[in-house]
Amino acid sequence: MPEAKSGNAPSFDSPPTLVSAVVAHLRDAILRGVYPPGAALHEIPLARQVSASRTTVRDALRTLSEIGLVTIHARRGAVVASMSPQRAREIFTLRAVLEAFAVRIALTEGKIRSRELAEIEAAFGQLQRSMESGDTYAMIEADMGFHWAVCRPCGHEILLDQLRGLQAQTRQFIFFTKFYASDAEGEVEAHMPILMAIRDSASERAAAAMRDHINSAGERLLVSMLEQTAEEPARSETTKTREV
Amino acid sequence: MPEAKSGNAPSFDSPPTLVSAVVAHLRDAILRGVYPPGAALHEIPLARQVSASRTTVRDALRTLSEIGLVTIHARRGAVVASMSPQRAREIFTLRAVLEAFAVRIALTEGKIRSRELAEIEAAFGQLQRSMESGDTYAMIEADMGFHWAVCRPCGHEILLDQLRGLQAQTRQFIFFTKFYASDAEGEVEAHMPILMAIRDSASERAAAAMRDHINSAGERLLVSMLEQTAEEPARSETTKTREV
DNA sequence: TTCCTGTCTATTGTCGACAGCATAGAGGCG
DNA sequence: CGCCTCTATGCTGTCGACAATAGACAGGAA
Repeated sequence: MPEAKSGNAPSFDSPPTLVSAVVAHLRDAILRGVYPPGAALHEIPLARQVSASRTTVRDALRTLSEIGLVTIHARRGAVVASMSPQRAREIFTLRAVLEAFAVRIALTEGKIRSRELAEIEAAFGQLQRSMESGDTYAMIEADMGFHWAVCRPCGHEILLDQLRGLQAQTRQFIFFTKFYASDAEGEVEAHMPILMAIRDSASERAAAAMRDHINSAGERLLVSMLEQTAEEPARSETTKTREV
Repeated sequence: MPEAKSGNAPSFDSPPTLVSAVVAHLRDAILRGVYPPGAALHEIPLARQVSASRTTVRDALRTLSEIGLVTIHARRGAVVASMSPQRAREIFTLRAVLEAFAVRIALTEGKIRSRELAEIEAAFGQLQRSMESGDTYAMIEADMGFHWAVCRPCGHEILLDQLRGLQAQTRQFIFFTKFYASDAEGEVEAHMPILMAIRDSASERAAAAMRDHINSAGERLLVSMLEQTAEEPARSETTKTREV
C-alpha cells in the first residue's frame, strides 16, 4: 500500500525497469509461498518463466539477496532463504532495536505531525479490518503497513532501507509459520500500546512499547516454529528442499 | 585486516570470483580517494581499467551500492556516494545504535571469551601504534578493526552484514574530512571506556560507552565537515562533481 | 538575448553465447 | 558389499553486442 507500484531498492524514484518488475514478481511469489524456503532458484528456468533474459533474472536475484529473501552461494546458485530459528531470532531482535530507534527519533524530532499521525491511525484501522477478514496475506500486509507508517516518518533513509529488507523477511516467516492462526485479535491489541504512546508523543514509551512488541512477537514465532518442526519431521522432497 | 582476502557480501565463504576482486579493487580505490565523492563511475571506462567485462563491473557497482559506497540512479549511471551532512548523521546515529546492541549481546550471551578478548586487546594495541604512525589510512583501518573485533563476537550475522557497510561508509567520511588530523591520541583514549567495560564484562556500561563514543565522533565529524565546506566554497570541476 | 525544440551522441538496459566448475551417476577396486 | 574414481551433465561466471534512453548541443522563435 505505501509504495506506488513496485518499491525497489536503488534510490527513491528510479524509473521502472525490467529488473525491478522481475524483482517485484519474484518477491511476491516467494512471500506467497510459490517458492518455499530452501527452494532452488535456477536462473534459466526462471528466465523462461518470466520471459526475460538470464542477466535480468540474475540481477533480480541479487537484489532479492540484498533484501534477504534469497541466499546466493557463489558458483552454486540461489535458493530461497531457509527458515532457521537463528535467522528468525536475528530478524526480530534487530527489528526490535531498529524500529524502537525509528519511533524514538520520529517523535523526539517532531516528525510525526497531523498528516503522519493520520496515516498511522489509518494503518491501524486497516490492521483491525484485515484481522477480521481472515486473509493471511492481507493481515501480514496490514501488520507491516502499520510498522511502516510508524517508522517512515523518522526520515532516516539508511535505517528505512534496512527495515524494508527486514520487514520482507518477517513477512516470509509469518506466512510460513501461520503466525496469526491462533490469535488474530490478540495481534491487534499488541499494537495498541505503540499507538497510544505515539498519540501522547511519548517517545521513550513508544520506543519501549515497540521494542517489547517485536521481541515478544519474535519469541512467540519461535515457539510456533519449534512446534511446527516437531510435528512435521519429514520434509517434502517435491522441490528439492536443501538446508545450508 | 579481519577478512582473509576480499570480504564480500553474499554469504560467508564464497569462492573467489572476478566480481569480488573488482569489488575489492573499487572499494579500495574509493576509500583511498582515487574516486572522490560524487565522481561518476561509467561502466565502460571502468571495465577497460580493470580488464573485465562491463557485466562484471556492473555487478561490482551493484555490490558497492549495497554497501553504500556507490549510488545508482536507474538509466543514469553510478556515482561515488556524496558526502552530505545528512548521510553522515545517519551513518553515525545508526552505528551508535547497532554497535551498542552488538556489544551488549556479545557480553550478555558470553560470546567474548579469552580468545575474543585477546583479539580486542590486539586491535586496541594496533590502534595505538597506528595513531603514532600518522598514516591516515592505517589509522582508519585500525579504528574500524577495533570496532569490528568488538562487534563480531556477537554472532548476529544480519547485524554484522549491515555493520560492514556502515563501517565502509564511515571510512570514506573519515578519510575525506581528515578527521584524525587534529587530535590523534584523543581518538585512542576515546576507545578506552569501551575496552575497560568489556574487560569487566559490564554489558550495559559497554553498550553505553560504545553509543556515546560513536555519537560524539559523529558530532565532531559533522563539525569538521561544516568547517571544511565553509573554507572551501567552490568545488573543483575536474571530475564533474555533482550533488543529488 | 533567452527560452524552447529537435537532433545527436554517449551510456545504460537487456540479450544470448561460450567456457569452467560443481554435482550426480556409473563403473572399478578393496 | 561398500567406497573411491572417473565421466557426464547442468548450472553459473563472464563476455561482447544490440537497442533504447537520457543528457548535450545547436538552431530557431519570441
